[in-house]
Amino acid sequence: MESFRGRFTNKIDSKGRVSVPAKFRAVSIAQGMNGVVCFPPLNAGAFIEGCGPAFSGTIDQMLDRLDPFSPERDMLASVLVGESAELTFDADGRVVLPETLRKYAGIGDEATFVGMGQKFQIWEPRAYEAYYAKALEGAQAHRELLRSPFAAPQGGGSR
Amino acid sequence: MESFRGRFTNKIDSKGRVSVPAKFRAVSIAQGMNGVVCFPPLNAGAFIEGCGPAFSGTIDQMLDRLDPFSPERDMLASVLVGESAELTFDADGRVVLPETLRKYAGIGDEATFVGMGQKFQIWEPRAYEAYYAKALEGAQAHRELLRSPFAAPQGGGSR
DNA sequence: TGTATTCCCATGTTATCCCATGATGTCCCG
DNA sequence: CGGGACATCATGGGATAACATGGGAATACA
Repeated sequence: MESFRGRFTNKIDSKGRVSVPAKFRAVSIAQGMNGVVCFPPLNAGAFIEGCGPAFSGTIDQMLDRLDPFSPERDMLASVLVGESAELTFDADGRVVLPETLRKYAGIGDEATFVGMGQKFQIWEPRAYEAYYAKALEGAQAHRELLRSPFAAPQGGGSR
Repeated sequence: MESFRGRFTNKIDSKGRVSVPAKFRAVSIAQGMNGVVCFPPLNAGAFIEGCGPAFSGTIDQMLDRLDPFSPERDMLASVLVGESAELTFDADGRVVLPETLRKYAGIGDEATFVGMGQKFQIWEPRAYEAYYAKALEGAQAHRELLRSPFAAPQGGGSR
């Protein structure tokens, strides 16, 4: 298993703990980390982004390409690093979502994990339901963005 | 843990001591230093910059690339070296922020540590809150600075 | 000798670890 | 094909350790 796939809704207990879906855990562990990294989204939206060490490293790499004292790097780092958290699995595969992220996403006592490949998202269940309806429409509308990697140089898809 | 990550607000006691977040301590110690380096920011803004020995070395390296007697190098060194301080952890992981830096950042009896990767920042809590609101907008606006390392040469990210 | 800094210890809070339980899904064997 | 044993997984609670924080004593400095 190499990428985060599927949708799972788990409960958050009184201590703020939530089980990371076993299949998601397996991905992060396979990448060499006994936990996940969570951070706020860059596009407007009330949810949490999460990933394993692979994508987390990609983010660091992208930030490191910017000048260390540039205002743009500082702003991006404030969001992607300053508001992020490295969450370690306990013996039962649970993590504690930081208060700030939970509040931002409007998450109460349930969290919906949605696999997105190299990363995943964590939503308040009803909020995700609402979002998904729009996402489905949007996905269909933008299906032409998925160009075949095997397409001839000029004429992209069919139509 | 290899980089400064997350946001933590700690109190400053009557003696000027403040706990460096345990996770930040771990980073600096892992880099081989029982303390942190602090210095004024180059960006406009009322805060303190801090780092471990790794990034401190990077700064020296960047300065060494400039002509040793150029006025530009002197000016940069005045800020980054002259006004910097090496703060050692006490037995409980606390440091004393220099008066000059604290005043410059308008820090009273609370300090917010913000992880930024190889460096971190120290803010007056409310000042950071105000800054973060702008940083979030700025980060979203400059999202395109984070190009996927796998993007096709021409059409980079989304739009 | 007075002031400021560092060292050491005490305390409450928070987070982490450890074990128990129930439900679900999977596998094996009849 | 059906049933039962087993493993995996999510969830809950209690015990333990880590951490931030405050105060006092000892030490360095001017």
